[in-house]
Amino acid sequence: MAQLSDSIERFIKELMCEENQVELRRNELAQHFGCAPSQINYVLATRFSIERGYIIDSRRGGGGYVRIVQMRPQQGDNLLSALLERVDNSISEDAALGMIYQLTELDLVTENEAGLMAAAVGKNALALPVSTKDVLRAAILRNLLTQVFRNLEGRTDA
Amino acid sequence: MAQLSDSIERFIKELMCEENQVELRRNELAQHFGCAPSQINYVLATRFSIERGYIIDSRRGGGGYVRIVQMRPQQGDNLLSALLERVDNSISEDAALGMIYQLTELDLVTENEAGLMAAAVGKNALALPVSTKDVLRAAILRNLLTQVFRNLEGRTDA
DNA sequence: TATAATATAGTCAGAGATGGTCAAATCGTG
DNA sequence: CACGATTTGACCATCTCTGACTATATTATA
Repeated sequence: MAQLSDSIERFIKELMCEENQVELRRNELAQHFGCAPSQINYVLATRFSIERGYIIDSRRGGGGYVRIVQMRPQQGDNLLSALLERVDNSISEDAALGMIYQLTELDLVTENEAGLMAAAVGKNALALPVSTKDVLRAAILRNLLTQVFRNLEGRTDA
Repeated sequence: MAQLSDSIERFIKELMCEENQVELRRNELAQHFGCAPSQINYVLATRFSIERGYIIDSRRGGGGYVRIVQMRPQQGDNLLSALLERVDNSISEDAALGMIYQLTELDLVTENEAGLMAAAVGKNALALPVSTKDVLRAAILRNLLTQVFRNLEGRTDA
Protein backbone atom coordinates (compact mmCIF):
# COMPACT_ATOMS: atom_id res chain seq x y z
CA MET A 1 0.00 0.00 0.00
CA ALA A 2 2.30 2.63 1.31
CA GLN A 3 3.35 4.20 -1.91
CA LEU A 4 6.81 5.60 -1.95
CA SER A 5 5.39 9.07 -2.33
CA ASP A 6 3.23 8.60 0.73
CA SER A 7 6.19 7.45 2.79
CA ILE A 8 8.23 10.40 1.73
CA GLU A 9 5.35 12.72 2.47
CA ARG A 10 4.94 11.27 5.93
CA PHE A 11 8.67 11.42 6.55
CA ILE A 12 8.82 15.09 5.69
CA LYS A 13 5.77 15.89 7.75
CA GLU A 14 7.33 14.19 10.72
CA LEU A 15 10.40 16.32 10.33
CA MET A 16 8.15 19.34 10.40
CA CYS A 17 6.07 18.23 13.36
CA GLU A 18 7.34 20.86 15.76
CA GLU A 19 8.89 23.38 13.41
CA ASN A 20 6.74 24.73 10.68
CA GLN A 21 9.60 24.41 8.29
CA VAL A 22 12.33 21.99 7.34
CA GLU A 23 15.42 22.09 5.19
CA LEU A 24 16.72 19.04 3.41
CA ARG A 25 19.09 17.76 0.75
CA ARG A 26 17.24 16.40 -2.22
CA ASN A 27 19.84 13.81 -3.06
CA GLU A 28 20.25 12.65 0.51
CA LEU A 29 16.56 12.15 0.92
CA ALA A 30 16.36 10.29 -2.37
CA GLN A 31 19.19 8.06 -1.27
CA HIS A 32 17.51 7.43 2.05
CA PHE A 33 14.47 6.14 0.19
CA GLY A 34 16.49 4.51 -2.54
CA CYS A 35 14.70 6.35 -5.29
CA ALA A 36 15.45 8.79 -8.06
CA PRO A 37 16.06 12.36 -6.90
CA SER A 38 13.30 13.60 -9.13
CA GLN A 39 10.91 11.54 -7.06
CA ILE A 40 11.36 14.13 -4.36
CA ASN A 41 10.23 16.83 -6.73
CA TYR A 42 7.16 14.82 -7.50
CA VAL A 43 6.27 14.59 -3.84
CA LEU A 44 6.85 18.28 -3.37
CA ALA A 45 4.71 19.14 -6.36
CA THR A 46 1.81 16.90 -5.40
CA ARG A 47 1.84 16.99 -1.59
CA PHE A 48 3.47 20.28 -0.71
CA SER A 49 2.07 22.59 -3.33
CA ILE A 50 1.28 26.22 -2.74
CA GLU A 51 -2.40 25.37 -3.01
CA ARG A 52 -1.99 23.01 -0.12
CA GLY A 53 -0.37 25.71 1.92
CA TYR A 54 3.32 25.05 1.49
CA ILE A 55 6.11 27.18 0.16
CA ILE A 56 9.15 25.62 -1.43
CA ASP A 57 12.45 27.40 -1.55
CA SER A 58 15.61 25.91 -2.95
CA ARG A 59 19.13 26.52 -4.09
CA ARG A 60 21.40 24.56 -6.40
CA GLY A 61 25.12 24.02 -6.43
CA GLY A 62 27.43 23.26 -3.54
CA GLY A 63 25.61 23.66 -0.27
CA GLY A 64 22.30 23.44 -2.08
CA TYR A 65 19.09 22.69 -0.21
CA VAL A 66 15.34 22.45 -0.40
CA ARG A 67 13.32 24.25 2.23
CA ILE A 68 9.67 23.55 2.87
CA VAL A 69 7.63 26.06 4.85
CA GLN A 70 4.13 25.40 6.02
CA MET A 71 1.92 28.46 5.91
CA ARG A 72 -0.12 29.15 8.97
CA PRO A 73 -3.70 28.22 8.37
CA GLN A 74 -5.52 31.45 7.71
CA GLN A 75 -8.17 33.08 5.64
CA GLY A 76 -5.64 33.11 2.84
CA ASP A 77 -5.53 29.43 2.18
CA ASN A 78 -8.61 29.23 0.08
CA LEU A 79 -8.35 32.73 -1.16
CA LEU A 80 -5.05 32.11 -2.87
CA SER A 81 -6.37 29.08 -4.69
CA ALA A 82 -9.46 30.99 -5.67
CA LEU A 83 -7.45 33.92 -6.98
CA LEU A 84 -5.04 31.75 -8.89
CA GLU A 85 -7.93 29.96 -10.48
CA ARG A 86 -9.54 33.21 -11.43
CA VAL A 87 -6.38 34.43 -13.07
CA ASP A 88 -6.05 31.27 -15.08
CA ASN A 89 -4.04 31.63 -18.25
CA SER A 90 -5.09 35.06 -19.24
CA ILE A 91 -6.48 38.14 -17.54
CA SER A 92 -7.33 41.70 -18.55
CA GLU A 93 -5.72 44.70 -16.96
CA ASP A 94 -8.95 45.78 -15.32
CA ALA A 95 -9.54 42.41 -13.78
CA ALA A 96 -5.97 42.26 -12.54
CA LEU A 97 -6.18 45.68 -10.95
CA GLY A 98 -9.47 44.74 -9.37
CA MET A 99 -7.91 41.72 -7.82
CA ILE A 100 -5.04 43.74 -6.45
CA TYR A 101 -7.48 46.25 -5.03
CA GLN A 102 -9.25 43.44 -3.29
CA LEU A 103 -6.02 42.44 -1.60
CA THR A 104 -5.64 45.90 -0.09
CA GLU A 105 -9.22 45.85 1.10
CA LEU A 106 -8.45 42.63 2.92
CA ASP A 107 -5.29 44.16 4.36
CA LEU A 108 -3.19 41.44 2.81
CA VAL A 109 -0.92 43.95 1.13
CA THR A 110 -0.01 47.54 1.91
CA GLU A 111 -0.84 50.34 -0.45
CA ASN A 112 2.77 50.50 -1.51
CA GLU A 113 2.82 46.83 -2.29
CA ALA A 114 -0.37 47.13 -4.27
CA GLY A 115 1.21 49.97 -6.19
CA LEU A 116 4.14 47.79 -7.10
CA MET A 117 1.92 44.96 -8.19
CA ALA A 118 -0.09 47.30 -10.36
CA ALA A 119 3.10 48.64 -11.87
CA ALA A 120 4.20 45.14 -12.75
CA VAL A 121 1.06 44.18 -14.63
CA GLY A 122 -0.02 47.55 -15.99
CA LYS A 123 -0.17 48.08 -19.72
CA ASN A 124 2.86 50.33 -19.65
CA ALA A 125 4.97 47.47 -18.45
CA LEU A 126 3.77 45.03 -21.03
CA ALA A 127 4.94 46.27 -24.37
CA LEU A 128 3.58 43.46 -26.44
CA PRO A 129 0.86 42.57 -28.91
CA VAL A 130 -2.50 42.75 -27.18
CA SER A 131 -3.21 39.07 -27.50
CA THR A 132 0.02 38.13 -25.76
CA LYS A 133 -0.41 40.78 -23.12
CA ASP A 134 -3.18 39.13 -21.17
CA VAL A 135 -1.38 35.84 -21.09
CA LEU A 136 1.82 37.36 -19.85
CA ARG A 137 -0.02 39.44 -17.31
CA ALA A 138 -1.60 36.30 -15.98
CA ALA A 139 1.77 34.64 -15.54
CA ILE A 140 3.18 37.61 -13.69
CA LEU A 141 0.12 38.08 -11.55
CA ARG A 142 0.14 34.45 -10.52
CA ASN A 143 3.70 34.88 -9.41
CA LEU A 144 2.82 38.02 -7.51
CA LEU A 145 -0.11 36.44 -5.76
CA THR A 146 2.01 33.57 -4.61
CA GLN A 147 4.54 36.04 -3.35
CA VAL A 148 1.93 37.95 -1.40
CA PHE A 149 1.14 34.86 0.57
CA ARG A 150 4.77 34.09 1.08
CA ASN A 151 5.20 37.54 2.49
CA LEU A 152 2.40 36.88 4.94
CA GLU A 153 4.48 34.07 6.34
CA GLY A 154 7.31 36.34 7.34
CA ARG A 155 9.89 34.87 5.14
CA THR A 156 13.35 33.86 6.28
CA ASP A 157 15.29 34.85 3.19
CA ALA A 158 15.23 37.50 0.51
CA MET B 1 25.74 24.55 5.42
CA ALA B 2 27.34 27.94 5.31
CA GLN B 3 29.13 28.10 2.01
CA LEU B 4 32.59 29.53 1.87
CA SER B 5 31.32 32.35 -0.30
CA ASP B 6 28.67 33.22 2.23
CA SER B 7 31.21 33.33 5.03
CA ILE B 8 33.52 35.55 3.07
CA GLU B 9 30.65 37.84 2.19
CA ARG B 10 29.63 38.14 5.81
CA PHE B 11 33.20 38.71 6.88
CA ILE B 12 33.62 41.56 4.45
CA LYS B 13 30.31 43.13 5.37
CA GLU B 14 31.29 43.07 9.01
CA LEU B 15 34.46 44.90 8.17
CA MET B 16 32.36 47.49 6.41
CA CYS B 17 29.73 47.82 9.08
CA GLU B 18 30.62 51.36 10.10
CA GLU B 19 32.67 52.59 7.20
CA ASN B 20 31.14 52.47 3.79
CA GLN B 21 34.35 51.11 2.41
CA VAL B 22 37.06 48.62 3.24
CA GLU B 23 40.49 47.79 1.91
CA LEU B 24 41.95 44.31 2.00
CA ARG B 25 44.68 42.03 0.69
CA ARG B 26 43.31 39.40 -1.62
CA ASN B 27 45.91 36.78 -0.77
CA GLU B 28 45.69 37.38 2.95
CA LEU B 29 41.96 36.99 2.94
CA ALA B 30 42.22 33.84 0.85
CA GLN B 31 44.74 32.43 3.28
CA HIS B 32 42.53 33.33 6.21
CA PHE B 33 39.77 31.25 4.67
CA GLY B 34 42.11 28.61 3.34
CA CYS B 35 40.95 28.95 -0.22
CA ALA B 36 42.24 29.90 -3.63
CA PRO B 37 42.77 33.62 -4.15
CA SER B 38 40.45 33.61 -7.11
CA GLN B 39 37.70 32.62 -4.73
CA ILE B 40 37.79 36.15 -3.45
CA ASN B 41 37.17 37.46 -6.92
CA TYR B 42 34.20 35.16 -7.18
CA VAL B 43 32.70 36.59 -4.03
CA LEU B 44 33.31 40.11 -5.21
CA ALA B 45 31.70 39.42 -8.54
CA THR B 46 28.63 37.75 -7.13
CA ARG B 47 28.02 39.59 -3.85
CA PHE B 48 29.56 42.99 -4.39
CA SER B 49 28.57 43.65 -7.96
CA ILE B 50 27.92 47.04 -9.41
CA GLU B 51 24.22 46.17 -9.63
CA ARG B 52 24.18 45.68 -5.92
CA GLY B 53 25.70 49.07 -5.48
CA TYR B 54 29.35 48.32 -4.87
CA ILE B 55 32.43 49.55 -6.62
CA ILE B 56 35.66 47.59 -6.59
CA ASP B 57 38.97 49.28 -6.87
CA SER B 58 42.28 47.46 -6.80
CA ARG B 59 45.94 47.55 -7.48
CA ARG B 60 48.47 44.80 -8.24
CA GLY B 61 52.10 44.42 -7.38
CA GLY B 62 53.85 45.12 -4.11
CA GLY B 63 51.54 46.84 -1.68
CA GLY B 64 48.59 45.83 -3.79
CA TYR B 65 45.07 45.95 -2.38
CA VAL B 66 41.41 45.53 -3.11
CA ARG B 67 39.05 48.27 -2.02
CA ILE B 68 35.31 47.81 -1.83
CA VAL B 69 33.13 50.88 -1.70
CA GLN B 70 29.43 50.89 -1.15
CA MET B 71 27.72 53.59 -3.15
CA ARG B 72 25.39 55.76 -1.13
CA PRO B 73 23.13 57.96 -3.20
CA GLN B 74 22.58 61.48 -1.92
CA GLN B 75 19.15 62.02 -3.32
CA GLY B 76 16.53 59.52 -4.27
CA ASP B 77 15.86 61.35 -7.48
CA ASN B 78 19.36 60.89 -8.77
CA LEU B 79 19.30 57.26 -7.88
CA LEU B 80 16.12 56.72 -9.83
CA SER B 81 17.61 58.24 -12.93
CA ALA B 82 20.74 56.23 -12.52
CA LEU B 83 18.85 53.00 -12.08
CA LEU B 84 16.53 53.66 -15.00
CA GLU B 85 19.49 54.38 -17.17
CA ARG B 86 21.18 51.19 -16.13
CA VAL B 87 18.05 49.20 -16.92
CA ASP B 88 17.82 50.71 -20.35
CA ASN B 89 15.94 48.62 -22.86
CA SER B 90 17.06 45.25 -21.72
CA ILE B 91 18.38 43.70 -18.55
CA SER B 92 19.33 40.23 -17.36
CA GLU B 93 17.66 38.54 -14.45
CA ASP B 94 20.81 38.67 -12.37
CA ALA B 95 21.28 42.36 -12.92
CA ALA B 96 17.64 43.03 -12.14
CA LEU B 97 17.76 41.04 -8.93
CA GLY B 98 20.98 42.78 -7.97
CA MET B 99 19.33 46.12 -8.39
CA ILE B 100 16.40 45.08 -6.25
CA TYR B 101 18.82 43.82 -3.63
CA GLN B 102 20.43 47.22 -3.57
CA LEU B 103 17.08 48.87 -2.90
CA THR B 104 16.61 46.76 0.21
CA GLU B 105 20.14 47.43 1.41
CA LEU B 106 19.43 51.11 1.14
CA ASP B 107 16.13 50.64 2.99
CA LEU B 108 14.20 52.06 0.11
CA VAL B 109 11.92 49.07 -0.05
CA THR B 110 10.90 46.49 2.53
CA GLU B 111 11.79 42.84 2.13
CA ASN B 112 8.21 42.13 1.20
CA GLU B 113 8.27 44.74 -1.49
CA ALA B 114 11.54 43.40 -2.81
CA GLY B 115 10.01 39.95 -2.91
CA LEU B 116 7.15 41.24 -5.02
CA MET B 117 9.50 42.98 -7.38
CA ALA B 118 11.57 39.86 -7.79
CA ALA B 119 8.44 37.85 -8.43
CA ALA B 120 7.44 40.26 -11.18
CA VAL B 121 10.70 40.07 -13.09
CA GLY B 122 11.82 36.53 -12.32
CA LYS B 123 12.12 34.06 -15.11
CA ASN B 124 9.13 32.09 -13.90
CA ALA B 125 6.95 35.04 -14.57
CA LEU B 126 8.32 35.68 -18.02
CA ALA B 127 7.36 32.70 -20.12
CA LEU B 128 8.81 33.95 -23.34
CA PRO B 129 11.66 33.36 -25.74
CA VAL B 130 14.91 34.28 -24.05
CA SER B 131 15.67 37.15 -26.38
CA THR B 132 12.37 38.83 -25.62
CA LYS B 133 12.64 38.18 -21.92
CA ASP B 134 15.31 40.73 -21.14
CA VAL B 135 13.50 43.44 -23.01
CA LEU B 136 10.24 42.76 -21.29
CA ARG B 137 11.93 42.52 -17.92
CA ALA B 138 13.43 45.92 -18.52
CA ALA B 139 10.06 47.44 -19.23
CA ILE B 140 8.53 45.99 -16.11
CA LEU B 141 11.48 46.90 -13.93
CA ARG B 142 11.42 50.47 -15.12
CA ASN B 143 7.82 50.66 -14.10
CA LEU B 144 8.57 49.13 -10.74
CA LEU B 145 11.44 51.47 -10.03
CA THR B 146 9.33 54.46 -10.81
CA GLN B 147 6.69 53.13 -8.48
CA VAL B 148 9.21 52.61 -5.70
CA PHE B 149 10.11 56.25 -5.77
CA ARG B 150 6.51 57.26 -5.98
CA ASN B 151 5.94 55.28 -2.83
CA LEU B 152 8.82 57.06 -1.14
CA GLU B 153 7.13 60.39 -1.73
CA GLY B 154 4.54 59.63 0.87
CA ARG B 155 7.07 58.52 3.41
CA THR B 156 7.74 60.50 6.56
CA ASP B 157 11.35 59.50 7.16
CA ALA B 158 12.73 59.62 3.64
C1' DT C 1 68.68 53.79 -15.64
C1' DA C 2 67.61 49.35 -17.51
C1' DT C 3 66.61 44.91 -16.28
C1' DA C 4 65.47 41.19 -13.43
C1' DA C 5 63.15 39.46 -9.49
C1' DT C 6 59.33 39.58 -6.62
C1' DA C 7 54.78 40.55 -5.12
C1' DT C 8 50.31 41.17 -5.95
C1' DA C 9 45.78 41.01 -8.39
C1' DG C 10 42.68 39.40 -12.61
C1' DT C 11 40.67 36.15 -15.97
C1' DC C 12 38.74 32.17 -17.56
C1' DA C 13 37.75 27.48 -18.49
C1' DG C 14 36.51 23.50 -16.25
C1' DA C 15 35.43 20.33 -12.44
C1' DG C 16 32.31 19.29 -8.79
C1' DA C 17 28.00 19.62 -6.30
C1' DT C 18 23.49 20.28 -6.19
C1' DG C 19 18.66 20.86 -7.59
C1' DG C 20 14.93 21.06 -11.80
C1' DT C 21 12.29 19.48 -15.86
C1' DC C 22 9.99 16.52 -18.74
C1' DA C 23 8.59 12.61 -21.15
C1' DA C 24 8.41 7.77 -21.16
C1' DA C 25 7.81 3.55 -18.55
C1' DT C 26 5.40 1.35 -14.91
C1' DC C 27 1.99 0.55 -11.49
C1' DG C 28 -2.72 0.16 -9.40
C1' DT C 29 -7.41 0.47 -9.35
C1' DG C 30 -12.12 0.89 -10.91
C1' DC D 1 -8.53 -3.03 -20.05
C1' DA D 2 -8.31 2.07 -19.39
C1' DC D 3 -6.66 5.73 -17.15
C1' DG D 4 -4.70 8.44 -13.69
C1' DA D 5 -0.91 8.24 -10.28
C1' DT D 6 3.72 7.14 -9.60
C1' DT D 7 8.52 6.36 -10.68
C1' DT D 8 12.60 6.73 -13.26
C1' DG D 9 16.35 8.44 -16.17
C1' DA D 10 18.37 11.43 -19.39
C1' DC D 11 19.40 15.96 -19.90
C1' DC D 12 19.45 20.79 -18.14
C1' DA D 13 20.46 24.87 -14.97
C1' DT D 14 22.85 26.98 -11.38
C1' DC D 15 26.22 27.80 -7.83
C1' DT D 16 30.76 27.20 -6.05
C1' DC D 17 35.66 26.53 -6.09
C1' DT D 18 40.24 25.83 -8.08
C1' DG D 19 44.39 26.17 -10.90
C1' DA D 20 46.91 27.57 -14.76
C1' DC D 21 47.98 31.45 -17.08
C1' DT D 22 48.10 36.48 -17.48
C1' DA D 23 48.75 41.43 -16.13
C1' DT D 24 50.68 44.99 -13.42
C1' DA D 25 53.23 47.28 -9.68
C1' DT D 26 57.26 47.62 -6.68
C1' DT D 27 61.92 46.63 -5.41
C1' DA D 28 66.52 45.02 -6.01
C1' DT D 29 70.52 44.86 -8.87
C1' DA D 30 73.80 45.42 -12.57
